[in-house]
Amino acid sequence: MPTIQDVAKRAGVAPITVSRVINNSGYFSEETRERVEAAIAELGYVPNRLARGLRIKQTNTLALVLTDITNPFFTTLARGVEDAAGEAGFTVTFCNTDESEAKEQKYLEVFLQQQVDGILLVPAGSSPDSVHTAQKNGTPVVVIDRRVPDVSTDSVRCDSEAGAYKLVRLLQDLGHRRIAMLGGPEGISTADDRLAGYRRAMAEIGQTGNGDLVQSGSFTMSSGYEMVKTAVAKTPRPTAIFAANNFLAIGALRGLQDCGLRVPEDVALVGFDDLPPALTTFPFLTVAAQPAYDLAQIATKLLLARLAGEAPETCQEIILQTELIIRQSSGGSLIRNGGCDRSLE
Amino acid sequence: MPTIQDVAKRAGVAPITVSRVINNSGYFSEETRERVEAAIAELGYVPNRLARGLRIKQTNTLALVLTDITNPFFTTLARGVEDAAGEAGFTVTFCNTDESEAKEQKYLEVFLQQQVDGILLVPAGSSPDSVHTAQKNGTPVVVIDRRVPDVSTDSVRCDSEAGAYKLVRLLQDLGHRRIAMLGGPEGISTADDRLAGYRRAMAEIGQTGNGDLVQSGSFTMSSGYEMVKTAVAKTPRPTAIFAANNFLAIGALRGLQDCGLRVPEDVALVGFDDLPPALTTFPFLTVAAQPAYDLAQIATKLLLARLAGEAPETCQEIILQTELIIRQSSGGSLIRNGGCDRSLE
DNA sequence: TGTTAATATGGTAACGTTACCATATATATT
DNA sequence: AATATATATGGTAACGTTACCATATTAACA
Repeated sequence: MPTIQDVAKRAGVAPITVSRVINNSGYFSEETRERVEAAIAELGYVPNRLARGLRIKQTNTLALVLTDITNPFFTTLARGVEDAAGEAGFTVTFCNTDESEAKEQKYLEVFLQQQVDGILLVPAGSSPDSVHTAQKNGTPVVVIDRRVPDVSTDSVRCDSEAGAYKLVRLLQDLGHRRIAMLGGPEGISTADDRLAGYRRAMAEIGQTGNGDLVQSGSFTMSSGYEMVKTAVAKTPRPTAIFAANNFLAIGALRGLQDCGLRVPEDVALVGFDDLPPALTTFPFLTVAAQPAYDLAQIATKLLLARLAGEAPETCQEIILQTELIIRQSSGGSLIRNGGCDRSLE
Repeated sequence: MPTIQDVAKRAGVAPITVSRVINNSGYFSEETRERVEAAIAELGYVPNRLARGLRIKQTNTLALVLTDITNPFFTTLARGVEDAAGEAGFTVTFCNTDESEAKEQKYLEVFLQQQVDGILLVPAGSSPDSVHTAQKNGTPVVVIDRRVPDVSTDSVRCDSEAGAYKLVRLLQDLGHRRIAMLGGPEGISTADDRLAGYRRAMAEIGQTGNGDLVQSGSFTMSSGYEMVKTAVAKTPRPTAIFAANNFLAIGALRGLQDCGLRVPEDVALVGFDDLPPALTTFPFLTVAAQPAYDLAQIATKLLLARLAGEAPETCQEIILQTELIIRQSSGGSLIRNGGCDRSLE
């Protein structure tokens, strides 16, 4: 492969002059530019970003660490990150941690070795280790979607507590009193916050000890399936179910079907995280929807601003609100757009 | 940040010895390993992969170029690629081309500059330029999902023609004769092949010139929405619709609902590409499903084998079959698992 | 006209690694 | 005892770029 030296020789200039033309920096004449560009084209020269990065200590690369890109919330997030990064001339490297802190640490180490300029992190657990590791390395981190305790870092997320509260209040307004909670993993802030929102709403109707109504599992369809079966086996049966994320909700839906229970006639069901309209044959689930794409764009732009030294000194903590989307699955008379949700994007 | 020199000094050895310990290559004593590892830990040393890559001409990085990661087919693909790559110690950088060959070229250039070891490419168009560019650079490419004419390259995809043929034959077996085709962009092999499969099936029932039944658009929900409206405005109205991908099918579903047409009672509908069970509240669409995850794993392993010099000299062309999944939307008496599709994965 | 500033270009070294060769000791083989 | 081999370690240069400083020419200004 030709190097900048080869181009320089061919164009009859010094390597540094070729560098100037490529990066459009410093001074060079129009004639020199043409000769250099001709040489580049003739040789099929491709600048080596490793060498460049080694020298200038910047790679124009961001790392995106998330738990599972197949979750449409994270898919949309990834798209938002890549769009914002690409626009700024940055490239995105990603990985799936599957909620494993060990995997997270391993990948993080690799990304630091690769000298990524910044990291967008959806933390797998509640340990601040990953953030500390990156910060010790001098690599800026923006934590997305989840809180991490005991670290000062930029972070962008939704208000899960308020979103959960709104959903449960909706169910209560529809007359439900026995509302079961299918929660996510303890220690994950989104799971904890949604549980807190549930508890706050339940406390308001005088149910403070709702122990037998609350379960926690993992953010998976099978977990939702299992938990919902346990939930509806209780006597008296809950009249409504709150699933703490999209996968849990779909698992719950399957579980209820298997038990011969109709939604919402026999049991009402609400979930967290919407499915993108492009994926839903029938919009049906009442949910608290998080603006995943916006969240990603905001987080990425914050990170890029940080890299450019344009962000405020202090850590930014940006919290977006969820949108309550009422469809059929919650039942009752509050149905607004269930089944008629035909937005094309 | 400490370098290998600093570690060497601290451990009282030469840099090259530290390198040996880190990479577990060559000879070194147990005692040396301990001293080096201690020094690494004390200094918080992080090896610089840019320098390493520059020297050994390998980055353990793959590029994944696809059109839109929000399409669940590509989401699953991305997951499969990352799983296979991660297992082999490779990292994945990705981008969305949005079916633009210009974007594709631009990203490809950047990835080559970054010295990625290999490229997994879902080509945005029918131009072989991207593949040629990479090959001229000496970077192996595996083309996924789509054919590219006039290049010899590894490629892994599904048999779109056969899948489309199966779907249309199904509709015919259900008694349909006027079957409208909502196609993808001309020049994209999957779109062309699905159209070809449609035509082959239609020819078999004596309909060779099915001009007014065929439309082509883009692989988007809005395109499906528009095209289906045009399709059902024809007289006599088609009794069945074949949408060439998942987004088109969902757009078509919305369009039919807006026209007051019921699926499948008034119009039957079939699509290409399934939605993952974790995303579908109601499995409803009859589809030809592509094994996206397997496809990705096969493609990535082929690429890694190629990098390791373990792949056969000649270009590999691997073609998987689609699975016909019959649900409610196709109507008729052949319903096998519509609405009762409760697989948990 | 002399001085300053903008323009244009290049030489040398450095970024942090590892390949290659060299050296030295310890062990095994004939 | 002489030779070959395995083990252990290091010196030097190179990977391909750009920062820094230096130099030379031209244009602008007082």
